[in-house]
Amino acid sequence: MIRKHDDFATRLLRWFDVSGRHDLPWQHPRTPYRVWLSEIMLQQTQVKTAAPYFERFVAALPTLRDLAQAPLDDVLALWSGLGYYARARNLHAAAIRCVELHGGELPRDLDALTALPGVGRSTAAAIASQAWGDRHAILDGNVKRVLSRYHGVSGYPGLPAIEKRLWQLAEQHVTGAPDARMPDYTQAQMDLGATLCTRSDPSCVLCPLQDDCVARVDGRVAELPTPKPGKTPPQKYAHVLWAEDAQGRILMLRRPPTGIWASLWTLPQADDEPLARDWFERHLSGDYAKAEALSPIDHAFSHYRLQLQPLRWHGTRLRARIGDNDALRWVAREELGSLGIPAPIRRLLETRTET
DNA sequence: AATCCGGGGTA
DNA sequence: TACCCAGGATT
Repeated sequence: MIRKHDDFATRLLRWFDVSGRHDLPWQHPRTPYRVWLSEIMLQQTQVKTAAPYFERFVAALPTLRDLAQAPLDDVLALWSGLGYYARARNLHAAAIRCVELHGGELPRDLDALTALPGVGRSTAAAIASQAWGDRHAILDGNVKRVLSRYHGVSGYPGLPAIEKRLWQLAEQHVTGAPDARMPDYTQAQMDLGATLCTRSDPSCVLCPLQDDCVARVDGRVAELPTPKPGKTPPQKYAHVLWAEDAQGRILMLRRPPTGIWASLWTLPQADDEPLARDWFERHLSGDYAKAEALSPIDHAFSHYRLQLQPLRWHGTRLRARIGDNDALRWVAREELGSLGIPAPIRRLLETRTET
């Protein structure tokens, strides 16, 4: 096969050496544990957002064994505000499994890595290639975007047929990377997609692949990758009960381990106002009618929108037969920081903290 | 293979 | 507001 240029990997690495990101927190030192943690945090999350969480997390739990031994609540508290909390629960479960099955280390084997909860094909490949320099192709959002453009692949990359084609191309390109440079090759693909081959307004004139990028040559850069087909998510409503006792402590509820905001601490929630009253009457003593209705909170999930109407009371007490327990407890304001709390609920509680 | 699931930041 | 970001799990 005759090539007009050096191959994909060679050009990409030459660009990376000059213009790649070499000072990300998880690169110094680049240990398997830190690489793994960073890959999980970076799932569906941008570097800028994840970086401060990463630093805080490794400071609190420096090793995989520390993570395995930590209570889940501590892990969720470190994750609080980062979103996609199943990642934190999977991370914790995976650490425990590594202690049980792999001597407290991450396994250097793609199938064993993929078997860990929260680790799929691309994440396993990213870990193995960066932590040990093993030769594996990755296919994250960045690589999908780069390859869609470079090869002119039309169709939403989330579709199985398109994704299969992109995996084929990724596997093809990875053969061109030098043995000693697998960690850099993996990082280089992500850097190219994140800093240069961006979704909107990419810097094609600086791109090492511009000469034979199909999208560039055909003037289709703005149309690729094909965007996700749109759909209007349903709007849902709920009331949240913000009850405080005489000491100003807040009644918090631990959500079940599955579903939205799994295992996180939130305010008690009811699907409508009569159910909110019902919950209040069953659990609290006080005057329901004294509720202060605060301004509603709008929160968007990927598959529906949720509007929360907060109702607030002061000086309430739990009914005697309910009592404090594992899933329902009074929380002092100073304790809020140590609990895993969804971002909109935390914002609600902290912006109204002085009233 | 198709479908489901889910927080937050940004343009 | 629409969109999507270093995807994975379930069916």
